[in-house]
Amino acid sequence: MGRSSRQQAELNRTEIVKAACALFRERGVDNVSIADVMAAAGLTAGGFYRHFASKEALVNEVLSTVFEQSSERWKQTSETGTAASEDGLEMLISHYFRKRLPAQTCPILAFAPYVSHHSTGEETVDLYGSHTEALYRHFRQAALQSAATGSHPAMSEQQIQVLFAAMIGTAFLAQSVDSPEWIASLKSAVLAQGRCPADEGSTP
Amino acid sequence: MGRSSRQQAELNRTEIVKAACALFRERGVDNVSIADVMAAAGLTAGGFYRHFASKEALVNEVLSTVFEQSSERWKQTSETGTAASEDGLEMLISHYFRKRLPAQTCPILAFAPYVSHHSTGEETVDLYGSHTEALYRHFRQAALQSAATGSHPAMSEQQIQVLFAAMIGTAFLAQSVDSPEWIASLKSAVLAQGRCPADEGSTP
DNA sequence: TGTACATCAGTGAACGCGCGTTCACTGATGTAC
DNA sequence: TGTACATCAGTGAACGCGCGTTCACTGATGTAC
Repeated sequence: MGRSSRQQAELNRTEIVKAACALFRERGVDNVSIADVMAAAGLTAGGFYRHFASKEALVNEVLSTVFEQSSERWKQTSETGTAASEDGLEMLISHYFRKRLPAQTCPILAFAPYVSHHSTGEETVDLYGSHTEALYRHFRQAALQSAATGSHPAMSEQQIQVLFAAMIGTAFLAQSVDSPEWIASLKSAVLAQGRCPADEGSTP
Repeated sequence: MGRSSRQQAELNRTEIVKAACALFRERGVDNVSIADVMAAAGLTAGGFYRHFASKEALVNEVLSTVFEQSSERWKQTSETGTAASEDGLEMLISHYFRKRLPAQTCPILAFAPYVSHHSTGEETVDLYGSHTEALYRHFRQAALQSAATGSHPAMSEQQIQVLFAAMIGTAFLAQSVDSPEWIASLKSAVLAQGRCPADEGSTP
């Protein structure tokens, strides 16, 4: 096989990013090799460096891509809910807790192990942090919108922050703890708290 | 250097576990080699297998050790608080959020990346899960005790679960997101919610 | 207690493996005339 | 439009490295008499 056309090369590059998005979310950056990514894109390892300077460069591009996708998804989920006079925040949370394919793991969770032992100031760390905060702002926006349209009781900034941290924390535990009952119970607690923040809830 | 005495060998074994506890918490299991652990214990790599069958065997022993330590710590922190007519739950949370040496990273966070891509049923996964649930039960116990002694407003099971998930989620984000203001704000929200669950909080 | 021998904790080099990256090469694509 | 040449996307083997693990070896320790 000889040289591909520029058009084909660009398609291939897109395929590489797409494959990497899925694989990185599924297995984590450190458990996916360049050869894995290239094979998933239908190519061989050596050609990788015609498209990216290093694995880290790919990671950075993938980070932006998947966080952008999640951001869009969060926004649409909550806005769709609000538009239909339903609770946008509740929809966001229950959508976040839905059963996902491994390739759809939340990027906040999927990329944390890769990011967390890098030193401050690296581009990857900055990207991860700013995109994670952006997701929080969408969450907050959903909470405020839902309250403003009356489909949801008002929540304080504090309650919004706690609920966001609880949602992430629950999903984090769901990834590592193999106790379906406990996880289900945590999820439903977070959902219920999201539905009715001041409620004392039931004591089963 | 020839053979060590059995007594010395046992001391060495203890040193290996101790070194591994610190290093695994600090850098994560996958970023620490057997040679790293042995060097930190003042030994060389080859001798490792006189003490452990594999790296995984060491991980399992370390898991039990550090979770046992954390468990004890959680219990004491909340019980000490309760005994002094203070809010044991609040003390537990603020102790959890304290500045820590890297070698004291919460095991729930430190071992998650190692555990999360292993298949169900492996001993390591079971250990991690059961110990994590055990820590939750201590948290819950602290909440109930504090309420019973009147130093804390009553909390529903749901609120306890959400607060626990929020505490873990916040610590998780603190590890990866380099935004001190946001993290501090999340921590204080969780702490405030722990102090006074039904409070609407301030909107800064 | 003293001696001869077996044991085995610890050493450090080596093995096999997978990884990120490099490189000489191929041949279709792009370009210049 | 056709031809000659340069370019460069993709290949697949190789490199260097670090890892978990193995192994022949050393010599102090433990044991048997």
